[in-house]
Amino acid sequence: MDKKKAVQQSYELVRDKILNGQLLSGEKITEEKLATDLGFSRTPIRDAIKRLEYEGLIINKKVVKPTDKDLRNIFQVRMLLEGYSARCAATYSSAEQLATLAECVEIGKNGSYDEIMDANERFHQIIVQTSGNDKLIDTINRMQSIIYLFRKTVVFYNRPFLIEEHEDIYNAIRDRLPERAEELMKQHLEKDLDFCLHLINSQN
Amino acid sequence: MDKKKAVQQSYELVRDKILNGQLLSGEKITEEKLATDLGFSRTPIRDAIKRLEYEGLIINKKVVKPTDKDLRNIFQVRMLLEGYSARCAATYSSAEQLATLAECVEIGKNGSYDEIMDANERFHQIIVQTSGNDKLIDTINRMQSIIYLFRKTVVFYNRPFLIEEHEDIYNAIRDRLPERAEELMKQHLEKDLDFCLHLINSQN
DNA sequence: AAAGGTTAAATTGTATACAAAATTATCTAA
DNA sequence: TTAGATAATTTTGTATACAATTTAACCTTT
Repeated sequence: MDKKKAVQQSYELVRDKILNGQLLSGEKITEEKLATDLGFSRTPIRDAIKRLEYEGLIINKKVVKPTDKDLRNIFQVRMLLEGYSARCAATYSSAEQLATLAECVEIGKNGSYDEIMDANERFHQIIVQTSGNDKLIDTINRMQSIIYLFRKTVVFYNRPFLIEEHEDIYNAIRDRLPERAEELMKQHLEKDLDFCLHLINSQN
Repeated sequence: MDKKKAVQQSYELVRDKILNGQLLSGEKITEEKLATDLGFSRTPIRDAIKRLEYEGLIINKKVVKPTDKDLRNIFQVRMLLEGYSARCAATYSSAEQLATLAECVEIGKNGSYDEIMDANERFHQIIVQTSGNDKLIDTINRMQSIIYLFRKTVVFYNRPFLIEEHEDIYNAIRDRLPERAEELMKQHLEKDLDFCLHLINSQN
């Protein structure tokens, strides 16, 4: 296997620094500093920053600090796209996809912190995949980094009923109830949003 | 006013070359060639290409050639996001926004080719704006270039009922009928899609 | 002639130097 | 002191050189 190129490495390193809090919200990024930090030249760093700007993690040279409004906006888009995806899942999903969803729900009940984090992400990922719509998948993926920031809090603070909701969604999909699957997914995301907003606002 | 930077110029030049057919679907792009063509160095050209890749106009160094499936996918996302936007418009839109929408419909009836093109684009643009959701607006804008490619054919071949549909949507918004506005917008986009697909497939 | 391998050419990736622009600090006049 | 101008510094934008990689061309060998 060939080793990753500098752009890719830079991208991943900077992204991770942001996601795990080594680079704080509002902190200003300079190409030169990152370059010497990571041991690359400015060229690949610039590309990486462009990509992060595109994903919304960096906004004019500053690490993003999402406002309540941003959060609501992101979740609104998710509700529309993932709601539709859930409907698709209830209509199209294969036996294999169903099995994997069931597995994610199961891990959610008994897994370790990291396993749960992972399973929850996969649960949503699989449902989005069943839409079979690359543009839709792409749009969600681009919001993924920011979403990740919040999924972490939701799991860490152990939001009540999260797994139960996943299970309900899974059941609707398995039972081929498109309308219900969509509705449940939307409600589920709405609750995630409320939980995040509540947490954020009680911390400051 | 300060003159645009090389990246911005390159971006616009290359994009326009693609949109007006100077660069054909499937044609392969090389940085060096574009650089000497446009009289810049490779550096800004690379950035411009990256941006066009993000927008989906270039896919691994080739000018994109959207398939039927791509077209369906884009329109599906638009139906979800613009449908929701129409609902918002029917709920929130200001008197000024309503007036501008009415104006777009009017131009659609009597304007010149270029005016109609412009008015149709603005019609959709305004409705999307009323959502007040930056993420949503952003997502649509990123698909704008590809959408443009098709809007051109729709107007050029003078799709029947296009203006009437805009008017119906406008009326629903003005009369504050969110459900209806959403439904009409979705139907409208569905018809645009069918028209595009029909044209494309009858040409090849 | 076809499969495979080797060399050559084209293209992209990265580093670096310098120019342009933006930012910050410093100074001066009111 | 402070508003505004000017200089110093930092940071970004662009060009260019060279390295790495990919792609194309050209031989062999069967």
